[in-house]
Amino acid sequence: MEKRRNYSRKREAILNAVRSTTSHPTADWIYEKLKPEYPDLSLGTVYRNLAQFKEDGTIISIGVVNGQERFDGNVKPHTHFVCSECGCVLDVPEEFINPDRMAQIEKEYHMRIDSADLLLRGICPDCFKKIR
Amino acid sequence: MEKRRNYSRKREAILNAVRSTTSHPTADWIYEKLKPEYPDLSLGTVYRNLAQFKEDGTIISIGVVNGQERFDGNVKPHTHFVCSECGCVLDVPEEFINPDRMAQIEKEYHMRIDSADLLLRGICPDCFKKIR
DNA sequence: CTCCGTGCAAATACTTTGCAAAGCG
DNA sequence: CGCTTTGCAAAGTATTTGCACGGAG
Repeated sequence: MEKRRNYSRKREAILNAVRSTTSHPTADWIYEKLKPEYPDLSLGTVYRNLAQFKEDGTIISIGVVNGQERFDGNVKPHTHFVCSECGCVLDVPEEFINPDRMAQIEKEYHMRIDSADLLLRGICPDCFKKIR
Repeated sequence: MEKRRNYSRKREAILNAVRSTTSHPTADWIYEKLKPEYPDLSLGTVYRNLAQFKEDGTIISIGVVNGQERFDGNVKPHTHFVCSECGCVLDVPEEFINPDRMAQIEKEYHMRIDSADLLLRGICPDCFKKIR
């Protein structure tokens, strides 16, 4: 049932690009970043490969921020913070969710929980400094 | 600095529509629901008013699910669950976040946290039953 | 040789916006 | 009357897709 997958230099570059940053990039950010080295890269390819990686679980999607989907090469569960001032997305290396509690919920509601993402919103340290 | 706001029957209807359901509706859902009673309602108006309510804090946005933004008239912090099978959005009336812990983080990182939303993903009770 | 991967451009799918007319206070 | 709200349609934006060709196995 699995689809055969050939090697592709561009696909590799896209994955590396996502993994090389903690900025939680958008598809376009990756496209722009790789464009110099791969002048014939197309945005469609970036989208197609990101979708594939997401499906494979190689990367995750943080969700849509200001109309653009943001990705993360760090698959380990962690909390994200979105600044309502500058729109940046930061990692918060804190564990909030209790796995036991989650298992309890699954049983109680007769459902399956695959992931639990905590999203914080507010003013990031940089903007916080500037404002006051 | 506050903007004057006139009364509008349609605005009221839109707010009631969001509040009348726990389905976490999309803009289009609201539009379709009100269309029979307000035949000259326009989708633009729905979008404009939802944006306004969101800004006022009268409603909240759950985020974008499958390309569409979903709203919630229940402003009280609570957890949401998105089914990856049918795309439905459910409420999970559980409190996971510890406010003290949150305050601690704010101080530690020198930032301001305005909201903390937990989003679960998995298979909802209905789909869970059907699948097995 | 047989599929997979890609560029390119066209097509989608939501959402936003400009403008003139209608409505509230 | 002055400012707000709205319908309508056009514009915008991010993302997806069809197709023909180059590339990996």
